[in-house]
Amino acid sequence: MLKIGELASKTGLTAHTIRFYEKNGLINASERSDAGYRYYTEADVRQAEFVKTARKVGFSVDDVATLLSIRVDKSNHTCQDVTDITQRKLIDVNEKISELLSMQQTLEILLDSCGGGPESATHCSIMEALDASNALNARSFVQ
Amino acid sequence: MLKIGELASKTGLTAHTIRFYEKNGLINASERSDAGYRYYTEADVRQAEFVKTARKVGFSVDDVATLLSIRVDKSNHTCQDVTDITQRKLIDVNEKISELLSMQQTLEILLDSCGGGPESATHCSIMEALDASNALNARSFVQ
DNA sequence: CTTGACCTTAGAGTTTACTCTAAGCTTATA
DNA sequence: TATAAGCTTAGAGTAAACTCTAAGGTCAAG
Repeated sequence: MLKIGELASKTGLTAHTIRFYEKNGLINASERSDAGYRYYTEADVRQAEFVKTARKVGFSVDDVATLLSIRVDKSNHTCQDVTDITQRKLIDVNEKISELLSMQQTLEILLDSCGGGPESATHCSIMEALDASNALNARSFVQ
Repeated sequence: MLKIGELASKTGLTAHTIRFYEKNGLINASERSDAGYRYYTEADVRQAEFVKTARKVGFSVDDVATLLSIRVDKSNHTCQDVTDITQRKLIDVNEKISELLSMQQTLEILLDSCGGGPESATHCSIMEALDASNALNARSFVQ
């Protein structure tokens, strides 16, 4: 049985985060000492690791709660329940990626257009491009 | 001279957002009517468009404030001042992209591993993969 | 028995960028 | 002149995921 600090260092979460996850229904201590200390079993550790992995993959705290509810009652859930959540997350991630790629492209074009030297910004091509909003919206600039 | 609603429809911002930007020093009305109505000049419109463009490129509200302070006093700033901000933002964006790409890859692998049919989740390979955190951290799974 | 490290709680604070509300004034139109 | 659309303000709310604080209790080691 581990105390919260031990679970923390074992999982790479902080004690604060573990308590936060508890409030959100993600991780519960199987036992409490008389003094109220949380004590975690090996199963709790595995659950905490599940949570950490799922978060790392991009699932929101709410998603993880849903995944956990499937996890504790697998026989009453289908693979589709799981893939639905995963697919939604993938769509989400893909949207964010394409937004960021478009930003990336624009930023790179801006940087290419300006030497970035010590000369006055009076004719800075980045400032000019940001000013001429049409330029940044044009096909030649942003796909 | 435009009222806030007119500036809003002209720029695609909302009146709420314009007032919010004002609070944050991004957009100021050149005039106020006796009743307190904001009135915007053509120069204000151009500034609002600058703000919108810069936000779309990914600059934070704070970044935009800095860019605007350069914009109104270009001769006392250098191109490097501008490229510094832009470079920092690009690094930022690139970091987010690689995080998201890693999530994307993992999510795709997870989806490939599971048919997502109506069968019980008892042996769902996604759940199994999330449970075996080592699997998701392995070189074969995540870059 | 005394440290010092660790634990407890409820609740507030952080960050970013809005978004909305309430209560009331203004203005253009019919 | 009446009505509707639009404007004003200060300040609260939203979202997500933590992160921290205060004030105090617990426990192992020396």
